Amino acid sequence: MTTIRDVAKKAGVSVATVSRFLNGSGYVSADAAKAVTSAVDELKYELNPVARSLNTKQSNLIGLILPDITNPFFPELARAVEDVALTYGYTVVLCNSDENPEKEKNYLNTLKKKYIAGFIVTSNQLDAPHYANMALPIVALDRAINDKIPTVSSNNREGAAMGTNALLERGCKNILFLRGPNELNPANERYQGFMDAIEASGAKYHVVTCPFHFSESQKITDEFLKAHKEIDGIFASSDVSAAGALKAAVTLGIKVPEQLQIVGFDGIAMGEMLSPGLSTVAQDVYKMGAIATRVLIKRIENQPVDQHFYEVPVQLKLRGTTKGVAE
Amino acid sequence: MTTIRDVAKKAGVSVATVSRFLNGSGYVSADAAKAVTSAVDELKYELNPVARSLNTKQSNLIGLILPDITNPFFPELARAVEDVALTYGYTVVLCNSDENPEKEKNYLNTLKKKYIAGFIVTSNQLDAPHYANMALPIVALDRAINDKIPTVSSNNREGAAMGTNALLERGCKNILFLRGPNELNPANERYQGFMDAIEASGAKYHVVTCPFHFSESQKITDEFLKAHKEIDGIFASSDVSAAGALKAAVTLGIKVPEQLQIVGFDGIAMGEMLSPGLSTVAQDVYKMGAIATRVLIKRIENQPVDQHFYEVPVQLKLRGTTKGVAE
DNA sequence: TGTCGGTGTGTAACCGGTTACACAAAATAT
DNA sequence: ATATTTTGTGTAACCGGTTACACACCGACA
Repeated sequence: MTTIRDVAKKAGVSVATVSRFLNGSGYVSADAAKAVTSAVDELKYELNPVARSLNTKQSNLIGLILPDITNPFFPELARAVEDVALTYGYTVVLCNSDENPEKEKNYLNTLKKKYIAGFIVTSNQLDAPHYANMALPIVALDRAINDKIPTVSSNNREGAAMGTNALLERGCKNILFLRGPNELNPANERYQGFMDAIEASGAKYHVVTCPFHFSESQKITDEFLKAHKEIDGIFASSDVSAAGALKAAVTLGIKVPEQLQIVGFDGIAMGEMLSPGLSTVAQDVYKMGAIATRVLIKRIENQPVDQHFYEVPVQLKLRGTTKGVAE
Repeated sequence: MTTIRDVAKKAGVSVATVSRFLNGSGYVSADAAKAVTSAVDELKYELNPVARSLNTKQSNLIGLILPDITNPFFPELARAVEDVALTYGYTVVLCNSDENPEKEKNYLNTLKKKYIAGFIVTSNQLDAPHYANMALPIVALDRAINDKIPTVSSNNREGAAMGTNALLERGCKNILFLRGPNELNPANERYQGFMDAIEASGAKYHVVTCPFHFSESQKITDEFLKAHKEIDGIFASSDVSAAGALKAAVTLGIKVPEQLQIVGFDGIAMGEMLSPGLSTVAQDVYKMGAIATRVLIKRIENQPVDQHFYEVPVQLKLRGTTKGVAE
């Protein structure tokens, strides 16, 4: 392995000069620069990032902490983070936290020792002390707004209102809202959005809390639909729940969208694979991940960050579970 | 930050002794051990992994190279890798390669400089020179068997035969096989398995090549079904393709499973969300990832690896797209 | 009693970079 | 012409560990 000393010798300068040239720090004459440049590529020198990390106490690692990559919402996010990180020369460490504070803390500590540059975090624990005391740049994604930590999220409330209105405009008179878990910020915002729209309309509605889990959602919807035949629209706080609702309806022989219209929230790829295709309020997950990563890198590199809170607009995608679109 | 020298001073021994004790290498007396132990926890000393890496030329990083985490097959794999890695004290770096050799090579080099401990790779490029010349432990997943590199994969051929027989046993007389891309090893094995079963049966069949992509599969199936009304069974080489086929059938008004039965391959979570639920040859993706990671870590830690090739059994999951099961 | 092998420990070099500091030459100011 | 900056460079310490090597001590064995 060629070291900086080899390069220095070959170029006839000191290691300090080589280092300064390589980092663009301090003064380096044109002659020295040329000598170093040619020594570097003659020797095919590549800087050792570990040695560098040891004294700069910095690395180009970014930690991505999320509940579970298996949840269909996250792969696209991870992909965006990785893509953007790559273009800036950063490497992504994947951390599945299961929303477990101990696991999160553990990752935080382990990676801090590796001089990780920063974290992108999707968690409900963001107000926990281990985040507050972190001296590292962090950007929060999707959940939990903390005045210390820049956050990127969707326009959940407005999106939920859009989704609800889509049902109302298509004639729904009695809507079931599958509300997400209370602990989740986005779920609460979506609930707000639903309430905004439904109360403005005066339509009848029911709210049922329901985890973002397929079979649970299916079961809950199944029971509810059996007891409430009058329901003609369902707005679910997540696509996975909507898929459960759709399956329940189809299984009960209810015609979608003729008798019952359904709108989900998220815009995950699975939506279009269902029959009929799932109408949904689609988040631009990739964009969220990309923005979060860019903001994080700016923070890491001490560049000014213009905003503290980024809201990415959602988009209504109407497919077969609502009236007026084939498929 | 407390360093090993602080510990040495506190314990009244030399840094060498502390290091030896911490690593369990060389001789350390009981007295010294005790002194170091208490110094360590009085000072809350934590070893600096970067400094260690610099001279051992080893880290506890594992690289996970896969085509695209967005592909529903991979999140569970990534999850398994991460889970197992964590229990052994390793950290996972996520690399989306898009099957692009340049990107792969780039990751390999970048991470090698970081003294990464090893790689788990899903790629078709495994015979490319940049893998052959790697001096690092590698384990291949799902694809490409190379006599140098231990491989973990599913029992694709047998699985495909199982899937095909499931259709035959349920009365299919005219089966469409959606074959996966030629470049993919598993796709070829599945093709073999299909051929094994179909030729033994004497039933009529068609083979159409089709990417593992939803809308493409839907389109191809749609066209094929329009031209071949006699088809009464489809076996797809992936669940995503099967989902496309199902959607095509439903859209054409063909009743599944009454007129047309469908079986997919993979066992991704989406399968049960479809209506009817997708019958499939399920791979134990989590297990594959877990095995691969354990094998890799054994290699990293120079423990003997008993096998060179691991085949994880698949399991037939019958749901609503085949006859005889409700849902 | 002398020698040998196992046990236990410390010193200092080393991993491969960065950078504080000292110093010199050139450019500019007074 | 001298003082002051600015430019340019090298030496050596440092980041925080690991480990080769030298050395000392001990019991055992001939």
